[in-house]
Amino acid sequence: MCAAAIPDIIIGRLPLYLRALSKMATEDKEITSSQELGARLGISSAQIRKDLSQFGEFGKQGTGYNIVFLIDQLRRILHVNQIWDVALIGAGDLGKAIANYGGFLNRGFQIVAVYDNDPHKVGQPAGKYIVRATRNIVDEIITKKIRVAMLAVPASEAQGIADQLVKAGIRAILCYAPTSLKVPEDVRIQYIDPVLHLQRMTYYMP
Amino acid sequence: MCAAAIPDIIIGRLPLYLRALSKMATEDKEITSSQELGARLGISSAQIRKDLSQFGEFGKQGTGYNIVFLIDQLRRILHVNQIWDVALIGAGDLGKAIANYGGFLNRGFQIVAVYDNDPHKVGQPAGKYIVRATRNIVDEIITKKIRVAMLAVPASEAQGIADQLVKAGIRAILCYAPTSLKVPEDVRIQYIDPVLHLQRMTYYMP
DNA sequence: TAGATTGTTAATCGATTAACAATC
DNA sequence: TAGATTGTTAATCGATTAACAATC
Repeated sequence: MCAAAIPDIIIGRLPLYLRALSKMATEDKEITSSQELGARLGISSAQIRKDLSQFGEFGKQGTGYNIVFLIDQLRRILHVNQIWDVALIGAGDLGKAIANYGGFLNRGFQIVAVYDNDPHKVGQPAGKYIVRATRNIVDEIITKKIRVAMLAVPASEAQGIADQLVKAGIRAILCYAPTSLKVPEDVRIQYIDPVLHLQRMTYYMP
Repeated sequence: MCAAAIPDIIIGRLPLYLRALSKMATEDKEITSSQELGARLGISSAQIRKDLSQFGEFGKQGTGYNIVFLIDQLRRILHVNQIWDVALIGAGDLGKAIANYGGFLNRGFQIVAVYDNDPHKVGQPAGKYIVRATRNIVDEIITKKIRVAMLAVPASEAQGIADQLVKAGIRAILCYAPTSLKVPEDVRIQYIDPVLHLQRMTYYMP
């Protein structure tokens, strides 16, 4: 006997709630309501209450939600009440920008190694990291017990690297390459392709 | 009397189809089927046929879809059978990476101006562009008739810039800042926040 | 108490899938 | 013709919303 799995579409909204609540916390707000949170995000208050109620009773009738408490709960639910080590593959312009980005740590992630297969880049700095040779990536990821990876390599190389990541025990891949990858179904994958978003918007523009 | 609007969730898949078909074209394939396309994307063949049938009858029974023809149709539907001028705001690491990215042009977009409000950056190169002062952005976007913008500035500045973009007649904003923005409902907005994707995956990881 | 907001139920709404006639 | 695949219908499935009792 096991509880029904929570729909992934709900899971997808929780990080959004967490982000908005974290911003409220920086504004020194203590309490919020499903209505206020929904207004900020463009989501109905009913949906927010329904989503949160999947995981517990976090609010108080007549009052709303304590922001710090709800942040703690969401971080726990999303498993970002810890810092995940992340491998970054690709030290081109985008890879370097990612390596330099300061917004990962306080949201649960830290890059611990940067890889590239270009001999001109290996050994050179990328942000505060020294670029390592992709050749050794499987062994190194296994040794370091890294389970999350970001892939910022050309589309033509992405599948080959992804195969190695899977072999190395990576369980979650964030792919910046504009291509669809095949990974085992027990490995999570998410994609970022800015052009998909742009094209989705130009459809509506005459 | 007007035809029912096509659901946005369908519009969101069309760029994905276009991307996969374009890849097939580079592989010198001429024909594909809803089944093959679906297998590549992890989408059911029924859904692909249903989605496409919203816009016309693009396939042949017994045969499938001509790839080049279907690419043409999708480009027409998504309005990327033209090149859209894009303004990029933010010339930090990420902005520079975006400015240098070579993958926009053959998918319907070209950056025509890069802005930053840091005096140390204004006048300096970002890729093949010279960074311009954000101070003048409204007039310049109006003059250049730009209607699409990418926003790669810190979250704290994003809303202020977005307000100016709206004033300048921008109709579509791709926001890389990790924050939710308020824009009029006739302005399209899409977000890219890598941490949202990472947190969505760690939920499933013990 | 009066006012406000939650958590939850039931109803509505919309999206996906299965199946198959049409037809290449 | 035989085999294959589309376009479409109807059925299923799942997500969202409206509404309200509970209660702070």
